[in-house]
Amino acid sequence: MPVITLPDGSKREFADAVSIMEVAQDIGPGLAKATLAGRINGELVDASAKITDNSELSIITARDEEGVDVIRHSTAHLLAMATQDLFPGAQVTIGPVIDNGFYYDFSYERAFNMEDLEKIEKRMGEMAKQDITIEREVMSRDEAISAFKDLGEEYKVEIINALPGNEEISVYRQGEWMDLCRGPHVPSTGKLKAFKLMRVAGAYWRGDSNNEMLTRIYGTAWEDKKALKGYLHRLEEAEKRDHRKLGKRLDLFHMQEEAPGMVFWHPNGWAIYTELEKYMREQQIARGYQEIKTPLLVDRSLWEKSGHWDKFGDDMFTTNSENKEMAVKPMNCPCHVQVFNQGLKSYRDLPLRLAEFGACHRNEPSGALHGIMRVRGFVQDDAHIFVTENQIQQEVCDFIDMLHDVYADFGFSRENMLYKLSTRPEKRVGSDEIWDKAEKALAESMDTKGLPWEELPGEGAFYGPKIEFSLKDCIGRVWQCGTMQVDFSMPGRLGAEYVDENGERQTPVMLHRATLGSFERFIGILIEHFEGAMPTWLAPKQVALLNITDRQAEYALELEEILTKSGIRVKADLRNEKIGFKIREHTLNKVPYLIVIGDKEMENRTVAVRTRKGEDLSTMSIEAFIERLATDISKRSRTA
RNA sequence: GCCGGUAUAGCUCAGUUGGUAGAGCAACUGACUUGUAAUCAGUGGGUCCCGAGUUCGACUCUUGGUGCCGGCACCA
Repeated sequence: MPVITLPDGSKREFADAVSIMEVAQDIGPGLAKATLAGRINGELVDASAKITDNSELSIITARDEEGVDVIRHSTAHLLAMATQDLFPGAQVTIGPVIDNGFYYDFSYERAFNMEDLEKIEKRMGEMAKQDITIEREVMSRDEAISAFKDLGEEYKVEIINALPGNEEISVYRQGEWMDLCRGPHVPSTGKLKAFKLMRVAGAYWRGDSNNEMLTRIYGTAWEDKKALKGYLHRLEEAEKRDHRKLGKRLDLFHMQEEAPGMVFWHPNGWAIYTELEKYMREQQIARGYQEIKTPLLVDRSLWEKSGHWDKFGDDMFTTNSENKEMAVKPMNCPCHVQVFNQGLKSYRDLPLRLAEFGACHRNEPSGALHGIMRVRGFVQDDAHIFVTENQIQQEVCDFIDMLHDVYADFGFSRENMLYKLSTRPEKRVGSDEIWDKAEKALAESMDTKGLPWEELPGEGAFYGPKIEFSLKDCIGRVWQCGTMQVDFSMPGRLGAEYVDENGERQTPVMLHRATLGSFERFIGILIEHFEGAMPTWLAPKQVALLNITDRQAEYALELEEILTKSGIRVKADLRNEKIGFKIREHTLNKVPYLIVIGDKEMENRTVAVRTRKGEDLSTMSIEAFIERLATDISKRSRTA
């Protein structure tokens, strides 16, 4: 006689064990129709699951986020069923739910292409219409292994063998087809009404590039057609923010075949870059950093000493000069240690903060390149802080504060950011005590700031743990920007020392840190974040002066000179075009302020101000406009 | 690097079942002197990514590269 408590607190009593679907039917036929799955005492299960004892039940429909996930997971099964129907011999591997959809990896004699996808999607539609019942069945390990062996599903057999011994093994059947799966799934394929196969891609079995490459089919699935359409629309909108498109349209930069992964900055893009650099320089000086500059090309021997040659030699660009093998620096740290090593340092010099806008080159795999986000030549806003072990935590805290202040100036709040702590890998240098201390320093620093961080166990560098600060691009891809890394190894390898309070020589700990990460990536993120409409202080052109007729040309040029002398990036547009044409063009170019100059303004020595958002700020004196701009610029983007 | 896709005018793209290409915008020239998101007319512009092959003939077919795009792997 189970008593079932629903989320609203109401109770229902049944004479015998009932399924979730039966409870839903008892409540009403509308709910029964919408039921996809349920949660019994917190556990997510199929709608067919039986309730035998007094339980708390929540019925899951497409209105619940997890309901949509169930739809996505079932759609992945539908994809696998349709694919195996059309391509006999294709083996299934794994097919999980991801953001906005799902994927399924197949092993087949050839890779699938877009034409195949169309056929598969069509077949999926037909199978959904047939409203095939989906049933769960629990099997013993041996039964499952023999069942999948019979089907020729070698990968599934491998998966089953890898499952922990105590795990219940369930399969889901729809018609003749079945798949190993924990579930839950929708009651029948008719519940899958809004899906689309998006793309094919190669993916390695078990994510290991030594393994066979499988064909991965990505799809999206939603509770209804409207939601699907909405998603596709959002994707289209997001693509308009793509920094590669905007970079071209706003004439910020270009890349070309002769220099893959390297940026040619145009005047507009370089204006953003230099402004950003100026800003970071101010921020660092205000926080006790000293700026330095070190060579791009360094002899092989230094990279051997630092350990980079062994570990990353293949990814370094090299060149020869008079029998010397040189490498273009892939990072700045060894050079910074050289600066530290000049002259004997005292504990009184620590913490010593050396910063460099350091140009680095890494021969990244061709497939990794992506616009200006992942490049082969880039400039880090790098710094190395030489500290004693006891100074680590304070420096980490100070850095986190700086990073948040800086990011806030671009309008990024903690909600926009992802925090990760990578901890000790198996192969590492340094004692466990010092790793404990460093990991604790990093973790406690983030806890002190109340940051929601995630641990990546074993992902740290061999020389120490690190924090990664990441931002997302317009379609949700995550890019690491800032970083804080503790290094116990390199100072010792490169002979860095200081004299402590007792006159003894000690090896300092080195903190590697970057705030923006690289200018290239950060500008890419900024372009997408602002959809090209950079805040006034960063805008390549801040003001456009638009005369209405040739009569005001002289006044426009005079204004251009006055504003330029005030440090404003301004350009007069004296072309013989209608004012509407000029306004349209400069608005599309995202110039923050457009000044219209007609006879009236010229006579009164005023300016008529319009913003790129289309706001009319009406007419004001030249001084009033300059003051307004100064205010806007000084606010940076916190209020933009 | 791996899998799939893709490369045509400055940009966005169409096109040729193999007979060397076209639109819109941009550029240039001229007219118009204009009041808050596109004035009109005319002109010029292409090694159809690169190399090799098949063919009477290749932008198109085959093949080998390269870049780019989407993933995977990588990301000191």
